[in-house]
Formats: sequence, C-alpha cells, structure tokens
Amino acid sequence: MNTVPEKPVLEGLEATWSQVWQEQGTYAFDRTKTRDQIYSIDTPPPTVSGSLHVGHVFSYTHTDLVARYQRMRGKEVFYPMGWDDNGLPTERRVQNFFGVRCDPSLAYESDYTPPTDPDPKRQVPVSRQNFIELCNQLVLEDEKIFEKLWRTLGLSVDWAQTYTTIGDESRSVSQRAFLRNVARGEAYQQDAPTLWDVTYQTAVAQAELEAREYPGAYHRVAFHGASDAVHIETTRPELIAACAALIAHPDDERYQALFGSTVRSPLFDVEIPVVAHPAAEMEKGSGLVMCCTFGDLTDVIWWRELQLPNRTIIGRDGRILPDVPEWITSEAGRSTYATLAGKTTFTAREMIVAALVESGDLDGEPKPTQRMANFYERGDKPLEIVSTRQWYLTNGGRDIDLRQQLIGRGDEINWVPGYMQSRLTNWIDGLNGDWLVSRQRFFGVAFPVWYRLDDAGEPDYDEPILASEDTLPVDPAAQPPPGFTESQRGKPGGFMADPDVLDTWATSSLTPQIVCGWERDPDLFERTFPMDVRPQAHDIIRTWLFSTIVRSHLEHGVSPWSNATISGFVVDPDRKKMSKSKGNVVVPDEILEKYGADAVRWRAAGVRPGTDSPFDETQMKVGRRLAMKVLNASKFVLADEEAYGLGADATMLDAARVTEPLDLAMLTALRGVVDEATNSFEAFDYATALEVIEKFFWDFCDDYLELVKERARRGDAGGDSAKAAFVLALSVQLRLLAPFLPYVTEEVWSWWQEGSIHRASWPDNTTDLATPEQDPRTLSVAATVLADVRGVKSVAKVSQKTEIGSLNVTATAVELDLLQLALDDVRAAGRVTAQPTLTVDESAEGFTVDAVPVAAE
RNA sequence: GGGCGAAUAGCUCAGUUGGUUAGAGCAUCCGGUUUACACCCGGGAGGUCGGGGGUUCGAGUCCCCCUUCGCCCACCA
Repeated sequence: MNTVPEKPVLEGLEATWSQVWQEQGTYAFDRTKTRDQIYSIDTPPPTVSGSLHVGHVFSYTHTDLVARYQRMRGKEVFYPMGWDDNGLPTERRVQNFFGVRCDPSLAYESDYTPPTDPDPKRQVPVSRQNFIELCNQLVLEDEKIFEKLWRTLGLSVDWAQTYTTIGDESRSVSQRAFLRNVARGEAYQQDAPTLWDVTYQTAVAQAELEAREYPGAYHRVAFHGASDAVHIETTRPELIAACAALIAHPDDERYQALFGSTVRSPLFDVEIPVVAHPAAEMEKGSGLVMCCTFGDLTDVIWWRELQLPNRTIIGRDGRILPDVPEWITSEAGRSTYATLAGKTTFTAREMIVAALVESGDLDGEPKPTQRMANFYERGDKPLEIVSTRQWYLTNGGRDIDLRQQLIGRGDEINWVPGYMQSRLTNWIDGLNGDWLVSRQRFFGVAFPVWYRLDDAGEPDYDEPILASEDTLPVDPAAQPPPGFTESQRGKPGGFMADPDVLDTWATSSLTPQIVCGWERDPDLFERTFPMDVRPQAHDIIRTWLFSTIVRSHLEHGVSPWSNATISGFVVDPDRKKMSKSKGNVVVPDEILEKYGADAVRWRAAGVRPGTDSPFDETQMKVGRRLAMKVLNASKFVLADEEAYGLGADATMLDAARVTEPLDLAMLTALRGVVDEATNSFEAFDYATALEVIEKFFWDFCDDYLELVKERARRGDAGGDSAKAAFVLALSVQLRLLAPFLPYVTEEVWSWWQEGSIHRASWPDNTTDLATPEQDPRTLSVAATVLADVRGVKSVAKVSQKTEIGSLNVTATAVELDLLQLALDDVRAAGRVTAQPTLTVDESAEGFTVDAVPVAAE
C-alpha cells in the first residue's frame, strides 16, 4: 500500500513540503500546554535591512535542529521569528534606496512619493513622519524575502508568531520597560560628556565602540611658563583652544617645580594650570599632557576628578563652534579662533599647525604614528566627546553590587560552549559606566517622555512628564502629554517631546518580553517565560545577550533563559570574516538552489557550537548524497517487488517478527545509536548526534542491507525477519534524521506512514526497538569478512559479482561462532559458492580471509 | 597589555575520565555499467598528533615553558 515514486528526486521537495507544513500548521504552537511541556526559544531577529548570508543560514539551522528534536521529544515548541527593522541600518538603507534624508523641521506630506530616480549623493529632505513611513514600507518588502528564505531552509518556526522590533507590540514593551526603569530609578538623565559620532550626529554607547587603527602625528608644542617653555606632545593640536590643564604624573621629577603653577597656551594665550595626576604616564611623549575638554576618555576622568572647567570647542557636527569662547581673552587669540570657527577638526588641525609653525611654538616636524581610536561600529570618523543630556540605564557599570548580580545571572545559564561565558563576565567587569540608551535618530522607539516649557520656552528636564502605561505605545512627537493639548506644543508654558529614540538594543534586549507577551498576554507569559534557550552568535554577547540579562534582572529578577547556545561564523576559505565590503559573502539562495535545503542543513549541522567554519562548497555535495541515499534506500525497502524493492510496509513494524541473529544484532546496534544521539542532543551537541546517526546509516546501507537483501526476498521466516528489521530500522533512522533532513525524511515518511514525521515521536528503545539483545559484533564480524571478500575481488580487479570458489576464514573460536550465525548471509552477499572452511586460531587478531575468485569467463 | 580558543592526513574535522597498530569525510590513486542508488559501488595510499621539557609501566590526551594562528576586550597625550 506504499506510494513510492519510480524515480525519487530531491528537486521540488522544499516547495512541496513547506507548503504542506504551512497548510497543515505542522509547527503551530499549541498554547494550551503548560510551562513544563513547552520549549521556548528566543530567536534572534535578523536585521532586515542587511542581507542574509550563509552564516545566518547555518546558525538558524542549529537552532532549528534543537527545536525539531525537542518537538519530537514531545515538547510543544514555542519558536517565534522576529525581524529587527528598528534603527540606523534601516534608516541608512531607506536613505540609499529612496534617495531621501530625514529633516525633522519639515512638515508631513500626506501623499508623498519618493524620487523616481534616487541619487544617494543628493538626498531629498523629508519630514520625520514621511521618513518613518518609508522605513515601514521598505521593511515589509525585506521581511517577505527573509521569510521565504527561512521557509525554504525548512525552519520549523510558527509563522503566526512573528514580531518586528519597530512594531506596536515591541514599542509598547520597550516603552513600558523604560517607564518601569524610570520609576525604580534605574533609568535617569544626565548632562555629561558622551561619545559622539559626528556623521550620524548621535551619542553612542560603550557596547557600540570599535577601536580601530587611525593615522595621526605627534606634534611637539610649546606652552609658555614664567621663564621657560614647556613642551607637550599631542595628536590633536586643534584642541589647544580647549585645553583646561597640563598634567603630569605626581612622581615625575621633571615637572615637580611646575605643579601648582600656570603656563600660557600658544596662539590663544590662555592661562593653564599644571597639575599632577597618577593617570598621566611618564613614558608617553614628554610626560606632560594637554587635557582638553574633550579629546579622549582620559580627559573626561581628569576633568571630573580635577574639577577642571568645561571648554568645549567642537560641536555636534564635528566642526569648531562658531562663537569665540569667553575664556580666550587676548586679541590675537580671539582672532586666531575666529579663523577656525566652523571648520572641521581636520581643517582646523592643518590651520593650527601652520599657525604654530609661524609662531615658532611647534618643535620639530610632526611625527607620523598609527594609533588606536574609538569609532562607532557603523561610522567612519573617530568619535568626538561632547557634553549632552542623555538617558542612561543602570547596568552595573557604576554599581559593584549590581555588577556582581549580573555576573551571577550568567552563572545560572548553561552556556554552550561553556567557555563563551567568560566573554560576558569579562565584559561586565570592564564596564566603565551605565548604559547610554538615548540616540539622536528618527527610526526607533521614542522615549515616552515630554518636558514642560517654562515661560521663556526653556524645557524643564528635571521633571519629565511620563506617559502612562495604558497609553502605550505613544509617539510624543505626535501626541500631547496628559493634561496638555497639541496646540501647546513648543509654546512657552506648553511642552516639548523628548526628541530622541531609544537605542535599538534597548528594545532588542526585551525580545523575551516581546515574544512571551509580557503584560499583554499574561497567560502566554506564564507558559513561556523564562525561556529555555537563547541562540545567538558570539559577536553580540556584550550587546544583545548582556542587555537582555540586564532587563530581565531589573524587571523580573530572573535570568531570561536557562540555556545560551552560541554559534560561530561561517568564514571565507581564508578564514576571514564575511562582509559585504570584502565581497566574500556567499549568498544563501544560490547554494540552496544548487544543493537543496537538506544538504545545506547537513553541512550546517557539522559545525559545532561556538566554532567558526570556513565555507567549503564541496562539502554540500556530501549532504546531498546523504539525502539521495535516504531516498534510494527507502525506496528499496518500501517499493513493490515489480519495482525491484522488497515490498515491506508499515504492517511489518513488529519487533516480534525479527528472529535472525544478524537482524537482531543490527537493531541492538541501532539502540546504541538512539542512546548516543539522544544524549548528544540533550547537550545541544547536534554535530555528534548527526555523526553517529549518519555513520550507522551508511553502514546499514553498505553492509547490513547488502548482507540481507537476498534473504529478504525469500518468502520464509528468514525473509520475514529481514523485512521486519528493515522497516523497524528505517522508521527509527528516518526519525533520527528528521531534524537534519526535514524534507527528504518527510517525503519518505509520506510513502508509508500517516501524518508528518516532524510530529512523530523521537525513537524510543523500549517501544520502537523492543527486540531481544544480540551481540552487535554479529553484524560487525559479518561486515568485516564481507569487506575482505570484496577486497580480494578489488585487488584481483574483477567485478564484485564474481563468484568466490574457495573461502577460508581464520579467527578465534568466539569470533567464528558469531560469524557462523550470519554465514549464509555473508555467502550470499559475497557470492561465495563454495562451502567455506573456518579455522580456529586463538592467537589470531581479527580475521584472516583467504578467498579465491572464480576466474572470469 | 588582559581574557578566551585553536594547532592531529593535502583540506575540513572526530578523538570521552591517560590504555594495544591515532579515526572519518572530502580530495587523490586503483578497480567495478552491481535489478535500491553512476546524484552509484568496492578497494588502496596518505599522519614522528606545532616545538621542548616533565609526571607515568604507558601521553594526541595530564602539568610547565615556548611558537604560530583566530576571536573578544583595553590601548587617542
């Protein structure tokens, strides 16, 4: 009654079965199950404005392997998918795609259409609301493409459970969590020096920094003391006007006399104190350093600890501020500054150097150097430090107790692989401040905050007006705060909206709350949170993983998941990280098209958690071959005899029908495989599970199947035993392979079984393989002797069909006894026509096979 | 500079708490049109386990030192 195709193929399985799964809701989540019956997964939302590459395909496959295993184990898998469409990557993509840029001062145009021939170089300004609409529009397109790819890959997510990080639910959760942080004093505003990207004109957080090599030059510059000149060395001479002090180490002999005195700056003639501070390094430069507000993070420390004045000269656009500062009083100084006003730091530097040369204050030539500078990870200019009002969230960076608690949350999580935990611990230990969560951007979750304007129209930041939770999500730029009307916006005595948006991580850090329905669906939340597993890549441990722990700790006092599985990258053959700019990205669509989803998944499953793997296309063929083998071996067992199959079917799934020792030995060995695969999966070691399953399957095909195929065609008890063993083994192996090869196993399952294999139960030795124990060596000795017989034919360069006219096997009595149990099958498979002789030799190590092929012709 | 990994066949990787002769796949070579499978099958060759010490009856495995590579963090005078 089986329906086996005459010539089974892999082509088209993805289209056929992904549609069936969708129609039948194969992976739909049943929310009537209780927490202990549910396995919940905190899937990473891919950035939709980017493109998916094979690295994504691999790591998402890793999660799907675990999801499918847990589902077959009887767990109801809560496996949502999110799209990260919030934030700067989307803004940038919209700018390039439509050729527009956001100008918040413009008014909304209701029937706006973007330029027909976008020119990224000449971006058309549009209002904030229009810009956001374009973002939403483009993101929808991208998400469709992503979903299609994931469906083709065979991810068993419940497509009814999707979210976007800019969607209403996410915005509500993000704003709600923020309001609670404010209420508990965990979120606060501060007007302080912050790292600032002049290109994007936004503050950035420590977690978004990237230190990069940057060319510069040391300039040895004279400051003027009472009698002599003293020299400092700087790579940023344009900041001389912002100098607040000269600093040397307290033990530095050279400057003891200067401490407590003042010098005058070159060009600007400002009086500058010389002070001691232990953070100054004697070996660097002249040992005397110019502290400017602000050139680097050390300057911020000095400014704070030495209580120096704030002498900011760089604006948010990275240009020298237009107004001549009041601390420059000399005529010459003021006019020098005036020439710099409005210039970029780069231009200003050249002008200052020229002026220093002219005044004789530059000692020698600038010495070129490569130094490390902090960059925003998406930016291409070094960060400046500017004083701005920003929102912060406590993360242990300024609180040793909280820090220890957060490290402790890491201890509660089972890390796969374990050594990845040190990345989190190291990061937390190295925090130097709280989490800066405000960004001066447009496409993001708005702060649910307004400020009163006083009679002069100045905002009162000390008492922000907070949205109430039942109004979320709110857009303060479009909605007035409670107790005000829209007409009061921007008016003295009225209000203004907080102009900023939350850091994207401030929303992404809440993915467990978003997907589990925190405060939206308490019943669902109860059944899914804390979650079972967070799968993610190692590069975002300091951001996504850490920030999620922070939010869960602050809001719920628990760790958000019990497991964190960390995947590595797929790197190019030279072990370089794939990136668009290097042009070494492998596009997944092509590879899926060429080899099929099962083959790609097979390859992904071979990569262990946490390890980077070089992309090697030749490996894909091996997975494809396995999938093909599953089709052919299954066809052989299940096809009718007219189609040269064995005609076995589901009615033969009966352990009691297996009687032959060789068949029982094979099934005994298979029980060991089930145990090993199960144990491996429990430890998230899908790679080892696949290895043992696959090894067994190939041996099953090459040895067992060959040994038994002739007997299986017989109508007697031996044939019956073989066929029962075949269907039992096939049923078990298909289910073992199902997480890895969901398409081909489903296809084969449909030939002879009801329902989806992916809702079938994971093999169980006591129910599926309840056959008597038989020494598995019965199979291995038979296979060994068969291999030797094949070897003889191979060396003789004759066909494997050639008959063996004489066979003698020498081995220990125990081994020969085992061989005897399967000797008829060995003879059939090896075409041994002569009666074999067995010679006992207790000193023998293994088998010695003397076989003589009958001469051809 | 701090931390974490890695180094085993030409390539990609396995090698459990130390235990005979170190494994697999790919590539390569030699054979085979075999009634499940040429998208195939069979067989062979290929490694002083990065280097040096040490512990041990015994080390790829444990300890110390060194070398090389990768990643994370720090490093703007």
